[in-house]
This record gives sequence, structure tokens and C-alpha cells, in this order.
Amino acid sequence: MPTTMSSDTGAAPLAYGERMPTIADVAREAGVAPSTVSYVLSGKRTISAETRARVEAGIARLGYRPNAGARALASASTKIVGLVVPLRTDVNVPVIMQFVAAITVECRRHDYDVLLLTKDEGPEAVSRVVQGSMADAIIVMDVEADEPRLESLRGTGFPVVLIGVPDSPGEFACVDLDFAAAARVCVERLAGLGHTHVSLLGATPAVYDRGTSYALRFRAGFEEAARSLGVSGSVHAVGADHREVESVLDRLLHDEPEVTGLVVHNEAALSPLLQSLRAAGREVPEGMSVVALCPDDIAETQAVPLDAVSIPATDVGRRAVELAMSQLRGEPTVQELLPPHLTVRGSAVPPRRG
Amino acid sequence: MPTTMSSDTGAAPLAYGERMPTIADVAREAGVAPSTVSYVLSGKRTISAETRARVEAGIARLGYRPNAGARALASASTKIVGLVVPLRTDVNVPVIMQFVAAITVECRRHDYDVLLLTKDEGPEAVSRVVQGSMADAIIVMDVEADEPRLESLRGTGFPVVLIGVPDSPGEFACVDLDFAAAARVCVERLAGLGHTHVSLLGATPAVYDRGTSYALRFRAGFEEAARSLGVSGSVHAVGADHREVESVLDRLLHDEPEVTGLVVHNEAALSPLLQSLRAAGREVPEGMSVVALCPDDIAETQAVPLDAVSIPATDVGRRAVELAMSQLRGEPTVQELLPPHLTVRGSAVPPRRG
DNA sequence: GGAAGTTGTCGAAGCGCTTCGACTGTGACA
DNA sequence: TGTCACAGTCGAAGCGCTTCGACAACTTCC
Repeated sequence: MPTTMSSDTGAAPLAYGERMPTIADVAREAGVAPSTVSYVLSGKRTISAETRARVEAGIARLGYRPNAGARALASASTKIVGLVVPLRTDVNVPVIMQFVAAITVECRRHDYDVLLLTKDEGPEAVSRVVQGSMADAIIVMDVEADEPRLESLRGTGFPVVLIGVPDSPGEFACVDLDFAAAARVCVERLAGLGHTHVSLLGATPAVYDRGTSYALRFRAGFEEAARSLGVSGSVHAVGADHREVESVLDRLLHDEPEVTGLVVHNEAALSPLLQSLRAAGREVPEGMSVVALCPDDIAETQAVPLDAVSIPATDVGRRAVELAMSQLRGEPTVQELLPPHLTVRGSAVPPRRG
Repeated sequence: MPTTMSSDTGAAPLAYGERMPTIADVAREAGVAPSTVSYVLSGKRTISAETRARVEAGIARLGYRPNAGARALASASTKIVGLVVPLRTDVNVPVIMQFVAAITVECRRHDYDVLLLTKDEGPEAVSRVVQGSMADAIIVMDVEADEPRLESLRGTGFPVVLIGVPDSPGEFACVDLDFAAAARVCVERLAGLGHTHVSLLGATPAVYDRGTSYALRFRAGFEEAARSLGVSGSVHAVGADHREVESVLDRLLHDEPEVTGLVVHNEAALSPLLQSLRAAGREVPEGMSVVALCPDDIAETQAVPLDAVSIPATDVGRRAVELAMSQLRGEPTVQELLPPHLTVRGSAVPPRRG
């Protein structure tokens, strides 16, 4: 079994610029060949307990760490995963952070590090990393319906995992919440309580225009569910701004007074929405039922705790890394949609009989 | 001058696993020595226009990219900056993202990539990266007063930039907003309007307990400014939770009814605070003046737009990268505190006479 | 018209690691 | 007692790049 390196070797800190100890130094120190040190580290060949001990002692004494570049060059594996993150975005930033956190933690569990790429850089970032052999796999967040970042990878077999599902995933592995099912669950909740007129308050118009995969899937799921459950369902894109939320709501209450239930897919709009509803005399849940798609902590900390389908960012992130690792082992790619879970907190009740 | 590589070389996409073209392939293609190709790429020696053209054509034809590992090994430079990010945190997440975005973008401008490290991993992450030569420099966010992540780097001369200022920065370069000055500006604003009793609503108690550098500096600046301006200034740590904000406010209004101005250093508490103030009949600004330290977009999108000192995340992030680059050029380290800027939006007015 | 640069190119020596084949014991087995 | 298998170790050949010194072919300059 391979030797684990601890952070605190007790070795004298090496001044930077001073030559770092190499595998040859360790070998000399332990009185063995460099290859033997390598095998102690990798565990790829049997080593006698005694030799192993001498080598490990040498490693500790010198504070040795293998040079990542040399290792990558010789082994053709970088132990790095590239992660494409949307930085400036209409997507809820804390949710993105949850994804990033989960992915990073899970990568470390597999002894991988994470190279941060930005969506802003476009396809160029992906090809730089892949063609320069900077990473062994790539995880792409915030996938759009028509995903330009991936064209250069099609047909190369390079391990890729998408968080989100583009129109033609093709050979690429994907993971995501099943947004269509999530929308259905939300509508079912309201319909089950007796609501017959519901409305979706969705993301910023820009998100739909950009073809953001999950937003489109949620909207489609909403419309489909409304249809099949026989309730009327209108859709409204909403910006995050206080005033905009208020104006959209005012219009909705005016144009569609029959609406008694809202499905909200827009974390940022939740808090202003609840305020505006109260201001309009439509206190939640008596005056309006609300079901949201948002992280649990947001649902819980609203003025009225919300019935919500949570965004399983941690699960999705972890799963994305697992799918990447499985591809590195040569296993085939898969597409995975995680089932939604609705937590009832009391923001939806049967509509008032009119 | 070095050749710039474009993303779209027009070369046939190489199947992954198929051998990537090497510098030797390009050399053969162009009928020159590998070293010549290298010099075309780096611009470190003069090359005739004709040879350069042949080499560039070869590069384009083969879709060649230098192998990052080989390059790092041979040149002892990775073109990677390590970035230690606090992932799970009481700090405002969108602000962290702004830092990360600014740093990433600026790194790319300098042709560097970013390796994502988490604060959770502790000192081990830093030494892994430094000793394994995975990066040429490290930027550390969310620095604490007593910073354990850096011990292993002291005295090594490895390029480090801290965002925040620990108790003993010593040899390390630091950048940050001048939080003490920012607090002073806030207090001055209120004192200048005639307020004589002000209060600081600060971060979660945990942030202070942890010794988070900027929170402590802001608090110290607040107390010092209140003292020197002759106003009374009390300090209250506040969690982000709706109910907690409300209870802290109730207690404050009850115990210190003379307070007419609040300085808020807690983005998450702003929105609940404004609600609670209104609920308590202390509408902003007539019933209570508020000055915040928060990002501009948050100050602008509150129910009442807030007078605020903005957090110059983009500037700080960019500057951090610049300081890292300057260290890579061998220049000495510096400590930099960016001056605060207060934007007046109308949430602070003279106190009611009374 | 030779000494003294310049300019443009090449070849070879690494950078520090992994990995393959080869080698040496040693015990098991016949 | 010879043969095999296997555990344990070594040496050497790369991985793909940068960089240094060398060198040929020109210019310049007195």
C-alpha cells in the first residue's frame, strides 16, 4: 500500500529557491535506487517492510514531495480536474459555491486537485487545458442547451462531466437534478391542495434567452405538469431586483386574479416576493400559496419558511466527481438525473374558497 | 515577440489517447530543430521571419500545444497560481466570488491559471502545492489574525499574497481594504450629520472568535473613531438569521434608546434589519440612520438604498495578482491597504431633535 | 582584409519522475 | 539437487520541454 504523506514532516523548512529534495536525494538517503522510492510511494510493486521503513524515514527527514510536473510528465496523469465555473452569472451565487465546494472536497478525497476555469473564457479554456494536458478530466457547470464549450471535445474521448444536460449530450456524462420532475412535484403539491390556477415565477429573462439548460427544463416541466394535472399555469420571468419583483407581482395579481399558488424558481426573488405579497395584502400562505425551488437554507430563513424542492448541490457535485473518476477508470459515460425532494414547511395551503 | 496561440487552429481534433503532437513533431513538420520551435514560442531568441512563419504553420497544422507538465519540469515554472478560498464560511459568499472572479481574470491576463485550494484543507494544502511545485505563487483569502496556513512558508521566500492582514504579516505581501479607515468613514458620516450615539452591528460572533482579520480591524476602527469623534459607540455581533437580527435589534432599541445611527458590517443581516426596523416603527432613514459596509449591488438593491462603503473586491483581487506577479519578478513584498469610498444613497440623515 | 561582433539555428544535456525489463536471492517443489 | 516461481531491488530509458553553448554565415569597423 502506498505511503501517505503528512503535512507536518518535522523536516526543516526548505528555503524556496534552495533546491528541493528530489527522489534521488531520498534514494541516496535511504541507500536504495530511485525506482525503489517510487515504488514505495506508488505501491505498484512489493517492497520489504524494512526497505519501506528506511525510505519513509528518508522522505520524512528531507521533507520530500514528488514534483508534480515531473510526475505528470512521466505518468501522463496530472491528478488535476479542470472545473469550469460560471463566475458572473444570474444564477444564485451561493448555490454555485456549494457545487464548487462539493466538487473540490470530493476531488481531494480522490487525491485530485482542482484547476479553476471560468465560463467567461469560453471554449478556449477547455482546449487549453485538454490539449496542454493540464488536467485528466473536466467538469463543466452551468451547461447551456447548445453548449459551445464542448465542441472541441466531441469524439476525443477525454473525460468530461456536465452539470446540466445540453440538447445533445451525446457521448458526454451528465448529472443534474431532474428539473422537470422537480417542477412536476411543485405543481402536484399545489394541485393536490386544490389549486387550479398557478403561476411560475422563473429566472431572469436573460437566463432563458441564453438557453440555460436547467431553467428551460424546469419551465417545460411546469407547463407539462400543469397540462396533465388540468390546472392553468402561466409563466413569468423575473429579475432579482426588488422593484422588478414587485411590478411583476402587481401585474400578475391584476391580470390573473384567479392565481392562488406560485411556483418560484428564483432564489433572489423570494425575499422581495414575500414582502411584496404581504404589502399587497396577500400574506403567505393564507393569501397565496408558494412552493419554491431553492436551497434548503434559503427556504428555511425566509420570513415564512417555504415548501421547497431543494437543490442538491452537494450530491450533484459529488456525483459529478465520481462520474469523472469512473471515466478515468475506463468505464462508460452515463447520464444521471437526481430525483427531487419536496420539503413541506407550511407555505402552501388549500386555496380560500371564493 | 512570442507567438500567440488561438483556440481555433483549424486542425483536425485529435482523439484523446491518440498521441498528442509534440514539439518534435512540429520541428519535423517545419524542418527545423525542436529548440527552434521552442524559441519561436517563447521569443527568447531572435528567429527569422521566414522560419517563424514555417514553424507557426506547422503548429497550426498539427494543432500543437506545449505539454504543461513538461514545460513546468524544464522551466521550473508552472504558470499556475494557487488560490486558497474559504468555501464554507460566515463571510458573504457573493463577495468571495467577486474576489475569485477578479483574481482568476487577472491571472489569465498574465497567462496564469488558478489552482483552487480550500481553506478547510488547512496548512496541508499550502505545503502540498508549494513543495510539490504545483504553483509559482499562492494567494490566500480570508486571512485570520493568527494565520496557521502560512507557518510552513515563513522564511522560504515563496511568493505569497494575503488578502487581509494577519497580526504579524512579516515578510508576506498583503492587500485589503483599509477596514479601520472604512469604519472611521462610516462613523464620521453619522457624526457629521449630528448623531451622538451610534452602534455597530457586526458579523456573526463566530467570525470574531475565529480572529478574522478584517472583522477585527473594522471593529477596532469603529471604536477608535467613536472615541476620537466623541460619540458613544456600542458594538453588537449579529447572526444572519431573520429572528436573530430581530432579537438583537429589539434589545438594542430597548437597552440603548438613545442610538440614532447604525453602522452595519454584515451583508446578510441588512435585509432583515431593514424589515425589523420598519416593523419597530423606526423606518430608515427618519427613524434610524444606517451606514453599511457592503458591496455596491447589495447597498443599491435594499428596500432603502444604503449609504455604504463598498467592498472593492475586484480591485483587491486584481491587486493581489499584481503583487504576486511582482514577487515573481523578484521585487520586494509590500503591504497595501486600499482607501475606503463611501457612497451616499440617502439612508443616513440628521437625527430627529428630541 | 582580418578582428570583432550579430544573427539565426542546431544539438545535447538536463528537469524529476515512472516504468519496464533484468537480475538476485530464497523457498517450494519434485 | 536441480528447477521454478516469486518477492524484492536496480538500472536505464524515456516523458516533452527549455536552455546553454557552439557554430556558421554575415556585417561592421578600423
